[in-house]
Amino acid sequence: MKKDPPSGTSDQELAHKLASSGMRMTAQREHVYHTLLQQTDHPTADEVYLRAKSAMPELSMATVYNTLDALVKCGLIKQVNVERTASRYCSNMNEHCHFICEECGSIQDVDFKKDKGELPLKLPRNLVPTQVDISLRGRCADPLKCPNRNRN
Amino acid sequence: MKKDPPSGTSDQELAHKLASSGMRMTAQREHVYHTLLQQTDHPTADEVYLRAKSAMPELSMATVYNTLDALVKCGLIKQVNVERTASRYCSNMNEHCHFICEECGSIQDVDFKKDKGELPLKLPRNLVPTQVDISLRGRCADPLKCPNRNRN
DNA sequence: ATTTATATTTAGAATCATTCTAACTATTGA
DNA sequence: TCAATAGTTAGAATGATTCTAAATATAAAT
Repeated sequence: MKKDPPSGTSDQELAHKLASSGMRMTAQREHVYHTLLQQTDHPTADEVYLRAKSAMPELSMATVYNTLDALVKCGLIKQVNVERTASRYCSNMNEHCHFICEECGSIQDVDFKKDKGELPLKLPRNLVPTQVDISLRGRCADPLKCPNRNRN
Repeated sequence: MKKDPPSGTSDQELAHKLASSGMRMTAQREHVYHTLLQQTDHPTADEVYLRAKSAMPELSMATVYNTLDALVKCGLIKQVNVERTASRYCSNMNEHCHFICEECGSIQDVDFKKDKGELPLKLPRNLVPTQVDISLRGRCADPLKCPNRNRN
């Protein structure tokens, strides 16, 4: 029996979004995307590679990088840079920001309020932002017991 | 005649802040710090190295990295990671956030409003942020004429 | 169906920013 | 003055990412 995609975008939509950026749907792209949907954490490219490879052993690291780029370009996932170490990837496309626990390293999604007010910034009118990234750093409830300790 | 430090923290204060983190004041640290104050852009470690080296030719890259770390630890400069490429450094210690022009790559400081309201976030009470990073991406007034084109 | 053009994948090499190492130098405090 | 510690240096090592060139797959056109 077929396992249905754990939410996110259907395979048809995936094909569509790829196509509208001039790219093809391939087994690798589908598989990498589903791997990302499987866990709502924020894996590095290397982690995506390891997870995806277990079900598709011939998969190469280069393809994972290419695919992640492709998915970012199609707006199917977001690239998150919380440190200057490895980039992380996020398949939650709702508007949200990230909370990084400085102690356990976990990264959690934090939603915006519905009645999202303006950001309290003195933004010169000649600067037109198209994207806003907010990240918070601090300590999560109990970093020692954090179930995602270093797994974020 | 002595050139006075272009603002920022005086040498005495610099020595103080270093000391209170258990570090010594050295010619290299003073010089790197002044190099950063010289231009209000957001140079990479390598750029800091090149600028600082011209007046202190024996300076090494390792020292630049060590010093930048030291200055960050003392709260004299901030490390800014807007991309996953090289980190950039910022000597503006007023609360502010960054606007990155996607076209010309320039990075500009954007101040917070004085009457800084709350951020519109649904933050669970068990997450206690100690630091908030906001970065905006978009297009600056005229990326083609941007005086800082690729110099940010 | 066959050919041709183009896109994708692959393994491995290359690159780039950063960190590490070990030897040397400077400073501080007994 | 000497010992202990902190800082500097050049260069090697690391780790993430990008590049390269060859092989494979797909789509489009005959």
